[in-house]
Amino acid sequence: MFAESLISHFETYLPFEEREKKLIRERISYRKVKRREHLLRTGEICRHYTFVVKGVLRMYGIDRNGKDHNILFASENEWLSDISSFHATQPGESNIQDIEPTEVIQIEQQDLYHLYNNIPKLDRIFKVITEEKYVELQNRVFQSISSTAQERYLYFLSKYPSLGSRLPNTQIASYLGITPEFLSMIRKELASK
Amino acid sequence: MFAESLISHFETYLPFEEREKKLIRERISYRKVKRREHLLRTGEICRHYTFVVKGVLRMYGIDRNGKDHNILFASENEWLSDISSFHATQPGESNIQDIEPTEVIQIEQQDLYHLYNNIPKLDRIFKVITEEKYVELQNRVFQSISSTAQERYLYFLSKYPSLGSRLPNTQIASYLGITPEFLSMIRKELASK
DNA sequence: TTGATTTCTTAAACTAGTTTATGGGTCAAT
DNA sequence: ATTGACCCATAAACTAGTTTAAGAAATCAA
Repeated sequence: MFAESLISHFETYLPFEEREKKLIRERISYRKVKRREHLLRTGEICRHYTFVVKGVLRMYGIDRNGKDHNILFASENEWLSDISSFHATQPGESNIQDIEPTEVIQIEQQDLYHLYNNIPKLDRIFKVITEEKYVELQNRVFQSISSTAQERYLYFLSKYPSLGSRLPNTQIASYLGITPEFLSMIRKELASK
Repeated sequence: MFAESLISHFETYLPFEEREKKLIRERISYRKVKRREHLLRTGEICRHYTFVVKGVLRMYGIDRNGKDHNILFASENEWLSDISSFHATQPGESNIQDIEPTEVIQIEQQDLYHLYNNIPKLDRIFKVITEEKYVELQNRVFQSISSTAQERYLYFLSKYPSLGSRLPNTQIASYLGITPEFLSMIRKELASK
């Protein structure tokens, strides 16, 4: 059953009792997402915490010129949400879009809060998950202020080797904060070595 | 007593009982930090979660050319730690240095874990704090891939108005990922408007 | 399996940001 | 008062990354 991939994800952090697993199964939903389908758009309230069972999603923002910029990718066993919109129940700026055909598990706000209140260890697990994600982002910020585009690209490849081949280069360029043309130059230069 | 600034910080999230406050007071320590003093250097294990009572600290990384780059500033009522080094009890890359004369409260790893186990709501509070910090960082990542240096500077000023005047421009330039010279040009251009 | 759309590449002209160097101002410590 | 360390500004030469445009290659829908 689909819920098991989520539960085994949780159990990489702490063991769960059957009673707790049952509570979780009651509060989550499963969804298939088509290529290029949006789960969230600018101005909408983010109603879910989304867990990727299979596939890849991207979260992106849109600048004042209408261009979009990839903030992050989420693939297998990763969580994704516009956290501030989700908790505030207020419209947010973020967009979430499918890249490959994807399967996700979603939890709505009230259900997640219910789970937090009935399974205290979930507070700890999400604390740890968020800390892990925070560290990743902090490394990325450090890179963005200290490294060239080529170094950022190599770091991306080393950190997410599978994404390097799964994603179109335009998506990677957007994530790195450079143009697809410049990424093309970088790749050419790296290939010639 | 110094502990009260920390406890009232926690109570902006959830109320605490006297028993819990007592547990907290027993597990924290107070420290005055001199201007330019280091709390952490590259290669050391980060032994504390640090809470700023008064003053400003910076966390920075050092690139392969030996230049340092400010990852973040922490001022009054903010937490600061090399999270991955702290939890793994392993040497990390980060440096933490004082900018102004500063007063901090610190918690060691074993004490923090003891508090987490005896005051479950602390798991929730640190989950929320980390989510808030995560959102801030995510906004900064979006800015770094979508905005010019001038826009990033204006955003920094709007977000941290007091830091704009408290910090030397060299520190701000390092945070923005530009040279002090270029920041100087930006400021000149903004002043002429 | 063909036409249509998306993706990737190349190259030239351009712009944002860096580097290096030089000089002036401020502040704390003699 | 004077030194030295630090901070800020200016300017010229330079480098990293963008823009525009055009064509080739890959992928997708019908």
